[in-house]
Amino acid sequence: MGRAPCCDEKLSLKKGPWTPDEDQKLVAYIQEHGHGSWRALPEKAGLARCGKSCRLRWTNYLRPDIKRGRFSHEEDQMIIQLHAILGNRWSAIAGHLPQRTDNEIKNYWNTHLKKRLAHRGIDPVSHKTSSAGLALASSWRPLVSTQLTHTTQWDCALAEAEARLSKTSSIKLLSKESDTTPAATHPSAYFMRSWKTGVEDTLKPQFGPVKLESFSSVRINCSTPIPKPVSRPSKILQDWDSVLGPRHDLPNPFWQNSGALALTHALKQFSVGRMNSFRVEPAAPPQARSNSFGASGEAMSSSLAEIMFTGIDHQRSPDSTPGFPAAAEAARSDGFDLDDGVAPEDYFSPNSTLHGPDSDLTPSDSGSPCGSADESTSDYFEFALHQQHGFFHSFPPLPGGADHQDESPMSTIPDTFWHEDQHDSGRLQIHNVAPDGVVPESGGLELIIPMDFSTAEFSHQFESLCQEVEEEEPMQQDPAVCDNIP
DNA sequence: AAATGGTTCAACCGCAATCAG
DNA sequence: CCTGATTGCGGTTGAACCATT
Repeated sequence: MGRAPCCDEKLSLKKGPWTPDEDQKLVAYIQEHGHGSWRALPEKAGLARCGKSCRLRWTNYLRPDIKRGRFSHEEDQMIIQLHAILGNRWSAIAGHLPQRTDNEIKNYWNTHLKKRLAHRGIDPVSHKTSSAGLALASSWRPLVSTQLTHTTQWDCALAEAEARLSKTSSIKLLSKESDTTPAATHPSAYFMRSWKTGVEDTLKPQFGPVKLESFSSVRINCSTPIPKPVSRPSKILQDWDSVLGPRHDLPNPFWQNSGALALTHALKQFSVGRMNSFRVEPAAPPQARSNSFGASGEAMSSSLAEIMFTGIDHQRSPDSTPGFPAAAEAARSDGFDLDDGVAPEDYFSPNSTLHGPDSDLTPSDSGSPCGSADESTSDYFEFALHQQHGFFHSFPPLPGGADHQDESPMSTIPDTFWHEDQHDSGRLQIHNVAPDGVVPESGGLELIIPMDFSTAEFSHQFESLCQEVEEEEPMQQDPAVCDNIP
């Protein structure tokens, strides 16, 4: 047995525009009693309206916390950015502009912003930039990024996460069959695509299939032998910087900011070194990191650097780097020397000149796409890696029950290494794998990239999403990406 | 001044998810 | 657990307003 009908259609309820008297009655009633049941409200308030109409009038017009009047420039940009990601999910968009109603935003979009975008040569539906509008858009987009506060960007990232996880739109990423899976729309998928264009396509390592591991990660199985190490990581990184560097030629700002560079380093390590485990985490603010590592805010502690590089430098032969000729040749031509006097930690020092204008550990200018100099932003990345003679290991048990391998020498790292606030952050894991669990001396790499929007880093990808849409079709056709999707 | 066309936006409609009896 | 009310949401409508002819 259900409830009584909401509105008795036999009653002649008024429709159409509300009169000031009706408004006054509604406001007075709600201010005194709250709205309670909308169905019961009209009768109690003396209104010949249906409850639905009352609710709409209140939520869209009479509510006291509604900001009316012209939209600010910041609100304009916010709506445009959110719409690029959320589409016509007006209520979700309105959630990021608390004083605006979804109805108002929807109307504003349809009457103003849509036309403005079209005038700039941007398709208001797909947010693709036409060639005619490219110049206009390029001069406009940076403005968007720099004018949004960091908090806003973070909120945007959350909105994006929400959108990615729920959207079943036409966005097609890594899988022909997974168009509507959350994984296909997860930021890690974007990362992978960026990586493929930023690293893989540039340096031509022979990576194998890419498959979607879960909604929150992407897995790469590298079928080719793991390149043998050629040099100490710091040297290699230095060389590879000159090869890869910040990818200002790529539309995705992800590769142009410090965090991207840090991840690029990660992939360099992954490619060049024969390390078995690798971890990149957006670092906590200096204060927090100081607590967890006992190190200074910007620079990695020497003990951590020791963890990173011990066992690598002294096991490497500079002879072969199949798949990475540029780096190998660079290392050779530079007369690689194990005792070149470059301490590992120096490489990561914000004052180091070893790696050029690398801002890995240095706060960026506020004008950069990666945001402000706020110490809490993602400008800080830290690395930790470990080499164990070419055998498999994964990460030590993480607080909170992440997967682990007891045999991991990483488990010898003090518990304080794993800061409680960090294990939920985006992280990147690389380790050897084998189907039977026995990992060969070479071959079989597994790259798992679980990432979430807890990191401000991904908010910096936000702005690039529109442009990335234009890259989706080529990615979709990439056999290396598509052919091995289950 | 009237007609016409375009714009704005409050309000409505219908659908789907959620909730309550 | 089922049924139907309630709520929330996005799409659409249409009256009011404005600009142009």
